[in-house]
Amino acid sequence: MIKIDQLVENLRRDGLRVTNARKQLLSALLDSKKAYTKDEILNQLKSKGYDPITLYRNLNAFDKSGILLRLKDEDGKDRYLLNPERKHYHVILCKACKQVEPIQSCTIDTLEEFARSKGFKEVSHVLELHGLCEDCS
Amino acid sequence: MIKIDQLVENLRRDGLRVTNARKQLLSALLDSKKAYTKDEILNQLKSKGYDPITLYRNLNAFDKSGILLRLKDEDGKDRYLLNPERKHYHVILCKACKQVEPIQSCTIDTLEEFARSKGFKEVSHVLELHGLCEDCS
DNA sequence: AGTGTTATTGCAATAATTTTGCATTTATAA
DNA sequence: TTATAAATGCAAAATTATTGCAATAACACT
Repeated sequence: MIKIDQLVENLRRDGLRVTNARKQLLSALLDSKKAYTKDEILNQLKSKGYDPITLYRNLNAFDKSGILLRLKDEDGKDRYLLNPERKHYHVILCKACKQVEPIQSCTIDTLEEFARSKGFKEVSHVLELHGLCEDCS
Repeated sequence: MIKIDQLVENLRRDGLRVTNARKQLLSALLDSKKAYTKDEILNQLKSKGYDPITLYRNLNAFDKSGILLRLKDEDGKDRYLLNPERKHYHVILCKACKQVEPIQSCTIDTLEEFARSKGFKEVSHVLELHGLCEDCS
């Protein structure tokens, strides 16, 4: 169980200030197994008068520092997910409910099989390596 | 070596009409090892009076049909790449020159190693599985 | 605790991008 | 060759991302 205090500690470690807006954002994402879009998060927070631009900036800041993951949903929308352990970026995303399941390391050939063993259907995947090629480095 | 005729054949197979605009787009992407953004493609084509909206719609149509791949660059921009073989989606993208290197199947643990063996530095990766979870299917 | 420094917020305004509507043109099948 | 349905190209609308800046709040240092 991840506690808000841990996350706040992560902020500090990254030189980010612990503000109300940020604690609210972290709380909104806490304990959820789903990956939310910016709008979904805003809906959850706007009753408290949360400013959309602040959300936009904090999502970017958190993504940059690695506090959260930015998943690319198939519809092109970004979905955000807390990443308290700063683990590698291996997840299964449900196309419908946007629930997320973490993946431990295993072979690519068995990855989709693993997803199916978790009860997932219509499984597909995206793998991208990013780096600097020989000429550019 | 991929020929334009092959690609045109792919269009037909997907029930897409073979128009001038589409042949020009395919030619622009042909024989390139790089993944281009929409704007880069447009720059290449606009001397011929290519319409940006047509480009937008054809990139979407081609992506949907699987004729090309849409890579998510780290800066958030989409980059497009011909995918004539309709292979699975395993590539290495150079952060600087946007050159793309295809990957054959191998274990995840050795993927980054593979990229390095190709001369890539500062290698990172993104792996996402998409599917329908048990509750949703 | 009080204070100076600097990041962050919240508002408005701007910029960039994506998406739609529609008349015209073009590809394709009969 | 003609009917039809899809695609184009233009403009316009809708959405989304980004910036500027004054006010505020967090934090390091007395």
